[in-house]
Amino acid sequence: MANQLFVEIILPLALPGTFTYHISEQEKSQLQIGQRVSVPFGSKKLYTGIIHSFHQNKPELYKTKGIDSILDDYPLVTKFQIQFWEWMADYYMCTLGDVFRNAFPTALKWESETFIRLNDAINENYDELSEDEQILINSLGNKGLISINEASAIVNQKLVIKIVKSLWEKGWIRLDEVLKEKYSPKIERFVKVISELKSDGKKFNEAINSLKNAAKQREILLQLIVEETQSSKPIKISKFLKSFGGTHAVLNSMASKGILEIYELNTSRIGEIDNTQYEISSLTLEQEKALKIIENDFSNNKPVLLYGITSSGKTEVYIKLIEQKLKENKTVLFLLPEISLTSQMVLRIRKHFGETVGIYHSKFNQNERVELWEKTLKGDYKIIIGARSALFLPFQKLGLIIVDEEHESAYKQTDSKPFFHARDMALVLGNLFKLKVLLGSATPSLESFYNSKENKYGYAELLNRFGESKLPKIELIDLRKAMNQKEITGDISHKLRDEIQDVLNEGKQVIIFQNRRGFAPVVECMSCGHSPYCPNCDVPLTFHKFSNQIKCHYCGHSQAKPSKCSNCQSLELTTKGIGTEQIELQLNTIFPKARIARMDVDAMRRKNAYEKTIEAFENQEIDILVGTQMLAKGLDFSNVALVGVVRADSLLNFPDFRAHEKAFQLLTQVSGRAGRREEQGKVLIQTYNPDHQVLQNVTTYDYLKTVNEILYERKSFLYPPYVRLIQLTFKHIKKEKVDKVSGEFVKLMKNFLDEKHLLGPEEPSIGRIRNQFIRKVLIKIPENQSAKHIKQLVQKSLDSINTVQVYRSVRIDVDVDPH
DNA sequence: AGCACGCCGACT
DNA sequence: GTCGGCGTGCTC
Repeated sequence: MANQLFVEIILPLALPGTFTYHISEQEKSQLQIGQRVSVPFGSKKLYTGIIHSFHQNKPELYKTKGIDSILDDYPLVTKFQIQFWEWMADYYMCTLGDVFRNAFPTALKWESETFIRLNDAINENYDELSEDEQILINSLGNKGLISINEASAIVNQKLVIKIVKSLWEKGWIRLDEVLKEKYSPKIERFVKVISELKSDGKKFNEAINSLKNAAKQREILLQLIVEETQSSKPIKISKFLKSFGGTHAVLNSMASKGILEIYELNTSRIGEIDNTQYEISSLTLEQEKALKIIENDFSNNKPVLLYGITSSGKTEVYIKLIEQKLKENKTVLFLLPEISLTSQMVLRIRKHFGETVGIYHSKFNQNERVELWEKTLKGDYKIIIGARSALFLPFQKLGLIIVDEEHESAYKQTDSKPFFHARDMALVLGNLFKLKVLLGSATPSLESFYNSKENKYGYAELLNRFGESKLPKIELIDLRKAMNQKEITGDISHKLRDEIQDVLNEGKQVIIFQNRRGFAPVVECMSCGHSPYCPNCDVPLTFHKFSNQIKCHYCGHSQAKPSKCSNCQSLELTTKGIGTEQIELQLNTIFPKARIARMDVDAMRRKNAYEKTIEAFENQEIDILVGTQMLAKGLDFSNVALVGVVRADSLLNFPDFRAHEKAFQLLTQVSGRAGRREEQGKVLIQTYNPDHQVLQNVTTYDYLKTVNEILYERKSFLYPPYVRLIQLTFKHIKKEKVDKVSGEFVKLMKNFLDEKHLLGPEEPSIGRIRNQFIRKVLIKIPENQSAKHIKQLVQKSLDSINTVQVYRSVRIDVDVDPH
């Protein structure tokens, strides 16, 4: 008898390794590595897995099961991807299943608990369905929503997945989106002249004649024709009416006469409609030089860091490099932090390269993700622009990865495993598959800067601003002095106030940055000093004046603002500290005539609020925009003459070894929002520490000095890039347990590490979140030891802790290279 | 990670 | 008496 055949399958589970299933000769002939199968696992559950490998070694410790069905007749995952996943699981100390779960689109990972429903608009032919398919469709019609598990009770159990898949592909059913769509595409109304009017002179004359008693309509028609010939951009109704005058009623009446057409568009697709090409101007000498350096280092297989200050023309260099790769018939991945995906840069690249560009957002729904996955697999795109998750697409012939804004912490995944850093993984892909990698930033991360200094990466720079534009002037305002001299009202110094007034008088706009939302961080009793705390977390609740609530920013708990102190019943409650809401209010009092808006997560919760606010600000319907981090990034406003930072100190005093680096980056970025065109903008930073070195360096734009100072600190105190870190987080509802287990872990690790390299267990500044007590342990991998070895020791210690029953319920997260 | 099983407390 | 809390063990 022939040897039995087995496959190793990757399942989306937090369990180590792959899982062994037996297959028949016939199944074997239909299977390839990377192919999708559904398999039974555990009591009754079906999972979607990926074929990892084939072998003939019968496992001795357990009985194998057979596979349920083969979902596709070709692999959806490439061998390169599997290799990459394994590398990641190993590096980030998680399971292959954790990586798979994150790297593969949810809509392609069907499980017993996946819910299906009828598609709303069905125009397919019911009679062409198989009997089983019809049965399933009928019961879906009755029940509306059922799980695949339930479906297996209705139709032939062995075939469920096949039937569901077939119906899905034919468009009869859709998978229920478990994650509710947060994003609804922004629809806008546009207008265009009926095309015959423009091509047919006779028709045109008829139309003009028919409007002889309607002067305004005639005017509008002519103006629209002018605008349409000037640019092929769709004409936004709101914008047109605003600049030209007229009302919706006029347009509607013209539309009903058959002169105009009013239509709607999803604005995220405008770039696709607009087929005017973005042509890059020829490179400046500096750009040429940078390009040469990059090419040279690429040919030596080195990644390159491109340091280019704001408006220095990084985009042009990127485009040149992309063009070169396309000529070699290679594809390109362009990574951006999520927030920048709507930026000018994306639009330009999209315009320059047209249809061959695919864009990958976290806002895309599951169907769109599947589409992008499949198109990438087929090689339909030459360029993919995306956020960190785009790293996982099944690329064909990838030749270059560009990581723009490489210093952004948004590249680090922090919400679910694997806790990877997309910039680092881009470099890993580069290394594994011999790709070129370019990192770009106006404020490179210390790691990247250090690596280029150490010659691990190449280094190119763009230090001149494009055209005439000047860097904004940055000044510090000493808050202590302002306080002493009574030159401050609330939190706005008179200097800042006066400058805002000047800018408003000139009809320019202002951005005010305050890195804390809400009205005031703390409500405090004036007689006993007590503050209300979150019942689930160890943080004081933040007061939100607008809703008159106190909220927890960690777990979302909210309650009405108490009228008296819960401790001493005193009615005298006060608020301390400042948030965006309060700044907004203060500005309203100082500038009663100014139009002021606020941009933070609270104000942006409403649908499309973000887009609306941005647009209103762009259209200069807002004079002063107050906000948090949110408005520091990726936005270009041409009319902003002044940026104010209410209090820089909170940025500097963060309990985090990256605080100074981040403060410099953030303030530099915020400053970049001021005066991006011909006029020089101004930035005013209020602070209690005007002598702080980081703030001083911000005013002089001295990136290199800052970096060298911070590198010195990092070296002295043993932090990256001089050592690598592993952070362990222990969580449990019982304090004694986290203490016990984290203490036990440290005890074990003390056998291998001295106290300089093993910190904790420590209670973090917020010691409890969502009712879970938290302890942290930080491991600094000694320079003379391999990271791999230390990770093995960590794993060994964790395994040994896991052998003790009562310890197992403590949740332990391992974060390699924490941020 | 799920999920089942099994053991204890607090409810109709 | 049962519902449901979570500790424990197992999954190819």
